[in-house]
Amino acid sequence: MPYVMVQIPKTPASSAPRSVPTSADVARLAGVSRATVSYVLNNSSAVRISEPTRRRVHEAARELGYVPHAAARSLRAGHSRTVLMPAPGFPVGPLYSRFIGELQWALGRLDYTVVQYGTAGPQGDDAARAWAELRPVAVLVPGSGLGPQGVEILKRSGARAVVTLGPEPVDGAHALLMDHEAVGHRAGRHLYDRGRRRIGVVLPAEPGLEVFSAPRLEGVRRAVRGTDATVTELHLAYEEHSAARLAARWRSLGLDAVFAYNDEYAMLLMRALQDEGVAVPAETAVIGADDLMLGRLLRPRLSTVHLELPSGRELAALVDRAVHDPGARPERHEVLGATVVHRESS
Amino acid sequence: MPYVMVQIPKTPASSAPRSVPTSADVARLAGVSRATVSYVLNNSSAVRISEPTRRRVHEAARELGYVPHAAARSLRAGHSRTVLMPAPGFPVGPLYSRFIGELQWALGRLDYTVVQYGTAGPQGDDAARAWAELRPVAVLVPGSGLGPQGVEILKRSGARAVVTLGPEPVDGAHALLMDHEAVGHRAGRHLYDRGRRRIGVVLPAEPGLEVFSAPRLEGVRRAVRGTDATVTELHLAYEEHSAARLAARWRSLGLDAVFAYNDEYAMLLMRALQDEGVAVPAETAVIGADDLMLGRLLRPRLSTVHLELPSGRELAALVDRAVHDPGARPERHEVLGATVVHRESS
DNA sequence: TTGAAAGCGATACCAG
DNA sequence: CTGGTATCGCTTTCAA
Repeated sequence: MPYVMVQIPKTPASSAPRSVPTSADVARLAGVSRATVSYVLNNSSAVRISEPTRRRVHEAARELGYVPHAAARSLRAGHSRTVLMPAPGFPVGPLYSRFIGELQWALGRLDYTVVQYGTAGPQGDDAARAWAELRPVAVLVPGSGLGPQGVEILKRSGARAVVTLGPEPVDGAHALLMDHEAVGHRAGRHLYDRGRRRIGVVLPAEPGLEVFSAPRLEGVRRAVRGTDATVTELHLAYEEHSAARLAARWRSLGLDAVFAYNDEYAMLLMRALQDEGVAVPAETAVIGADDLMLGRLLRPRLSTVHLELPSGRELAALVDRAVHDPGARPERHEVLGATVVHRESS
Repeated sequence: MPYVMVQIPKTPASSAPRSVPTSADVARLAGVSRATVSYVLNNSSAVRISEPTRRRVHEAARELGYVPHAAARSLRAGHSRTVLMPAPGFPVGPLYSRFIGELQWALGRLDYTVVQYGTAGPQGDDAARAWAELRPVAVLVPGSGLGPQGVEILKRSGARAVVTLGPEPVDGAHALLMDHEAVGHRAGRHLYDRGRRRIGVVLPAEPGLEVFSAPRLEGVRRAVRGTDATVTELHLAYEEHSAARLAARWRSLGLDAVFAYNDEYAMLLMRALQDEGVAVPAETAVIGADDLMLGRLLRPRLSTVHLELPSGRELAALVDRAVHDPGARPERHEVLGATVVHRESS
């Protein structure tokens, strides 16, 4: 005896938070199959659908507020076009901000979706595993938080390109080398050339900045190696108190120059020195880095090391190339142009 | 005649990118079923697995470098713990940077994954649709790019909480109201109270900042409405040239005070005025906003409007509450504390 | 031109 | 305690 199967809806058809519409719902409403819905909504060129059908499908999709499910899509497709980068864990300057923005835009043009993954708990390889769960097609890692292990994890999880953006290359990954050591070297050299011999180097007390400050210090050291000049580490927190304390013992340090990590710390320190009656540059030369606007506005105008970051377009192109040819040898690019801008403070 | 089917690997088994290991691979290697793998790796308490089996599974997972596939997982589960926020499209200041960082950390503590979605192409409702594809459990939207339509799209796609962070509430979404109008009002009021009557208001020429600058201007207007004071719009790009040009015609403007949008524009303008010989505050009072460090370092010290952003923890708690009770009435919170810090420039 | 059906990878029932 | 198996939403052959 034949039974009539009656479809019992799982959720009350009335109102309330109805469940999320799927392509099956669209198909039902349009009176076509799910396949057809897919063809229509993806503008599939492999198959031709009649105009009336197309309209009915679009209509139905709009009516239901249908939005495709990215997870299902990429699960089926076997890949996504997501480029993942960890979100920076500390306040970043305008330089880096602009760089990220450009990059997102450029990758967007190439039809990638950029996602910054919130850096909360995991560190090192655990972080890499967390990123790998999203199966990004490419991963872009600033700083030096990723080791060869992490790269391996990402690649085994299907990442076709891993690009690091930091002081030194990581095995297996493309590297955009930002040679902060060179920044220090330029600054140190500049001060030495201007006749300074007792050089202080500011190291921010704030955590997370060692990645940059340590190589910058080392660069200054190298610049004066084998000369009679000395290098003194100065720890400075980004607060007026800290700067005032440092300035108070300035004369006892006997320094005639200081590389202040960046323009912001330079501004802080310079102000404290001036308040203490230390003449800049006569008594102590000051140089910063990053070439921020504020350096030009200070009096005396702040000498600085101008940094040239890679353009977003270039990086996007590198990523795209790497994605297309995952087997290629890792590229290695020196991307941090560092040049001294000599103004009045040194 | 019987044929022997030979499994031909799609990729050379030698080295090179072998395909991504799945839980089935782990199961095979450990000699158990996929179900068991799932139980073990998720520490499922609903079922007890023998210790030797657990070890074999873990061992196999480690050996293969297995990383679960987030898309498959959330597809099956029917939900994710992703909190999505659009990445800011323009360089953001340290205030906002720190806020984002805190928020990520706080949401991480609550076991959410925060993802900043790269703002490239789509605008308005299209952007909302793009976000909805990821089926985030919550969406956090700064600025005013989201309308009621967008909120509806997100909710229909399963977002249990939509929170806007901007000047005014949006129907259907929780709102963290940042009343930039009040910032302008405080500044305007302060200048008026100090006896100033011809007040200039700087509007950044840079695009994307109107969201903040327009209400700030309006706030100044309201502060002096019904008095004899006047308000003059001043357009200023963040470059020395632009500031110099403005300063050159300063005296012809006949202003005795200026609210400079924020501390950075204030610094730029103040320097230009001083170079032009305009005495601050005697001839023209200057006030900024954001209470950045640099204001304290300028001479005269810069008066400013101190902004108090919501703490990351509070916002995270709001999100969590909203996720647990999606039906609740949208909350509305005033979160931008604005107080004048009077220093020397006004 | 359209539809039926096979999976993508992981999970959670229900049997054994 | 462990193993089949149906299922999530979508794409894509293959047949009709």
